[in-house]
Amino acid sequence: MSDALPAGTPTTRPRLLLVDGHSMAYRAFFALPVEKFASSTGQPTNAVFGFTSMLANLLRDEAPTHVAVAFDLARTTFRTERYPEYKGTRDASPEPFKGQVPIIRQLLETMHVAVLDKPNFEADDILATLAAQARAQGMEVLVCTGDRDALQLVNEDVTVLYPVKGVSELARMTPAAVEARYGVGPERYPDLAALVGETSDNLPGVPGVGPKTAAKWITAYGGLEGVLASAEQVPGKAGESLRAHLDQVALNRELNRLVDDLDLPLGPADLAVQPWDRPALHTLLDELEFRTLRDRLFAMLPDDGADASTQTQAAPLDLVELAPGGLAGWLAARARTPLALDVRGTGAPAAGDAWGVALADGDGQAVAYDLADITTADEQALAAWLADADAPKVVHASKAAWHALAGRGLPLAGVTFDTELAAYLCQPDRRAYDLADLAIGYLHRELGADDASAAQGSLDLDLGGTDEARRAGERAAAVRDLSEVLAGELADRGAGGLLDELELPLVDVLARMERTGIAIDGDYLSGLERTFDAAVQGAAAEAYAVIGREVNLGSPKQLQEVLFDQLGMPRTKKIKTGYTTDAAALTDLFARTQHPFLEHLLAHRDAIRLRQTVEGLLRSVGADGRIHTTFQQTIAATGRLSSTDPNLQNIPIRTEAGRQIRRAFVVGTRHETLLTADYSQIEMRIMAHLSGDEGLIAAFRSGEDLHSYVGSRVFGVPTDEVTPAMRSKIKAMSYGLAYGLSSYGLSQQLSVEVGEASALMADYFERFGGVRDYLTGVVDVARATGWTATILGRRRYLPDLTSDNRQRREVAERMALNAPIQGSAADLIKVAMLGVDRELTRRALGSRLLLQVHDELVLEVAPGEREEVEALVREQMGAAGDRVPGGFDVPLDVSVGVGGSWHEAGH
DNA sequence: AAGAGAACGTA
DNA sequence: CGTACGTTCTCTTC
Repeated sequence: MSDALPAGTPTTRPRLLLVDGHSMAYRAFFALPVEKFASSTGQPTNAVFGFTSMLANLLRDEAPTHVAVAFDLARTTFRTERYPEYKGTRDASPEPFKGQVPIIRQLLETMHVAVLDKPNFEADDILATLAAQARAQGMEVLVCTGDRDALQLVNEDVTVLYPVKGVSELARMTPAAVEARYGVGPERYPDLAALVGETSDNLPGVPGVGPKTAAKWITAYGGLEGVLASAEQVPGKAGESLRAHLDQVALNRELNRLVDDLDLPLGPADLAVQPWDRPALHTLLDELEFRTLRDRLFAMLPDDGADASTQTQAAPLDLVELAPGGLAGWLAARARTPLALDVRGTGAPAAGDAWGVALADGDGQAVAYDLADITTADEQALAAWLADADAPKVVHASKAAWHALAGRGLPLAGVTFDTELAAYLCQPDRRAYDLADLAIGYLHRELGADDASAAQGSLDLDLGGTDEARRAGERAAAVRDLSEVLAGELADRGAGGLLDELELPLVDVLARMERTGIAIDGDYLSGLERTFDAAVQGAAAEAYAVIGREVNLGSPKQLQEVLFDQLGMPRTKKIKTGYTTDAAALTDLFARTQHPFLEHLLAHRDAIRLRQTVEGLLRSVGADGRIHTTFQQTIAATGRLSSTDPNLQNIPIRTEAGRQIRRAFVVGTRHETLLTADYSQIEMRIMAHLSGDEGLIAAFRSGEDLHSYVGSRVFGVPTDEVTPAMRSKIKAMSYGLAYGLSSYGLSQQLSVEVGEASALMADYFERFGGVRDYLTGVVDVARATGWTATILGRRRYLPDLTSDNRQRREVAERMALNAPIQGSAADLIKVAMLGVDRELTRRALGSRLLLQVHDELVLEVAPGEREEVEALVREQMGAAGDRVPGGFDVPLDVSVGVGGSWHEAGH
């Protein structure tokens, strides 16, 4: 982009800082007294502290524009393969050092510093590779490492920063400095090291030859090659010694040569210094109890008023202690104004409990109550306010609060803003939305280190003391203030409607679904467990018999030994830890070798998986005989829900044995039947709508079988002559397109030549050109705007679309293809859920929603309501498209099934 | 004890 | 070299 700069703009040369993480962390560990550095939990932190301190100094003093840290992965590398004794004298790392490296990596992650590692190679090889690439791109490079081998990298563009004392004093090793220190230039340094040896690497040198002699020889004979070639002529005792150790010297040189042409996921251009994830960094530094270092770090930032040292102060909180019975009056004085609500308790569905609440108004006043101590009058006032749908409330993670309060018999209604949901709509790719993190990120305000209610509201903090009451009040005040900032952020994104009309109303629906749960036939499920367990035992025994010994069949490592060493099978696809033993690979191996071990192994895998699923479900059955999952509303970046504790969105269905598990999900005793309703081909319908492709839209309007219709157009035959093989190819391709499938990927899936796959895709696009135009267009638009959008305007931000790194860019492109489709489907079913729930309530029916599985709803139907509920569900799911601005161009077909179990209700 | 990686279930 | 998830197990932690 530099050629796009206007003439005369001063350009500074990019400067890349590369750090050998292990080397510097290890130095730091020995430089600082471990007994002086430990958090209150006993976690030693001296290496973390020293490393971070060093990094902070480097960032401040060297002002790099790009930065990366490389780590060794394991002791074994290609060097130890070549020479097992390499680094063999190194002691095991001290106990207190272990565990500090992951913390350092975590810290680097929050600072958005790229971290690299590569199996079989050392960090220095990564640094060498990046240094070479950066130099070729005209960058200046600083390499910070305690490994002298890196001195070979030094040149006019590359300087090594070598620690001389602790980690705070670094020697600048320029070409001149290397020459001055060792008597040879950097390019000859590894020659010298090969002769002298390197104790720390367990590479013996030529006895009697030190750096002085080595430098003299190297200069005299023109490098190590010259020395070796002329070994016969080297005079004296030292010469004799050299001749006796030629092999070792050659080996030393081979081993100390750094690899500078590794394949790395990131190139220098990807390493630009990024703004820190301040909330996460604060959290981490809190955990580590690094107070002064935090100040040092944040003091380095440009003074934009947003860091810890210059945080904006909250208006002082006026925590009011009302007289007993005073709450009703306090609330009445604030009727119809939004109050923030903080609930302390546990938010597990059907097992929640609340023990403290705090309310904050917009003027800096707050009240807090311990629910164990509250007077009856105040509790009644609180209960009435909580349940009043017309009393507006602002909450963080309102579904967890809903469950916690429900556990106390306190219904919650009238939530008009949820800061967690709002933050999710603004930043859907975030992993977590802790209140404390959001307060720092959006308000530049630190809440107590004891953190806010997580999604599950698992904080057990009682309000017995004034400190706790004050903290609760401060959280409520933060929620209140956050809601205003986030409301503005939402408006900027055009997402206010998504919150008000979709996500927020859905909270109540989901909360009731979770609290209701789904009934389980426990006896049947226990029987299944025994069946699957027997299958596990049987398969294991047969597998052991075949190979003549017992191994852990669940250990990929041990399986690799058996398959590739003991049984000598052909290697499978390479993975980080060797060769894959996944089901696809094993099936392929079985097809080739017919080895019975593979058959038993695969059977064992299946059985153990089924047993595991069943056991997990059994553990989750509540006292009421029902399973209460939690639907996560802020996890999936596309807008889907996810399900945890347990996950009920991945209950098996594809195999017969798996389907047995669905028989365990049954209708509850007071209800008549389960009903499932799912959208057919929802994603393809969205593709048709979004692309506006006339052929595809016509396909859906025709009411014919989609894949046969498309197949007839692609293959140029009448619909009724589309063979099952043709149809399944079309089906695979159609769905693949929504994921960014390549012709290679398609060929793999269909087991056909790449040429055939790409011809198939070409024919498809020939007939359905609108789809092709849409797919290319959606990526282009996203690249230009920085985001994708669903039919209801839900955005996903994809900054990597403009990455220089091809792999990252292509990943982002596939996300851009898929996010509008998957996300629009999520929008539609959420609209449908609201419609279904609204109608069930309006008509005062006893039937209720239980589960959502992305394109499917599961309901429990009350006696006598089956027909009405089926019609209502069809109507509401079918009408979800009406909510789309401009209308939805394709009919939404719904198929419905009914039965006593989820299996029977399926179709 | 905690995290990473592998494997695998769903849409 | 196809997106989005959650769970469980093993192995490792220079």
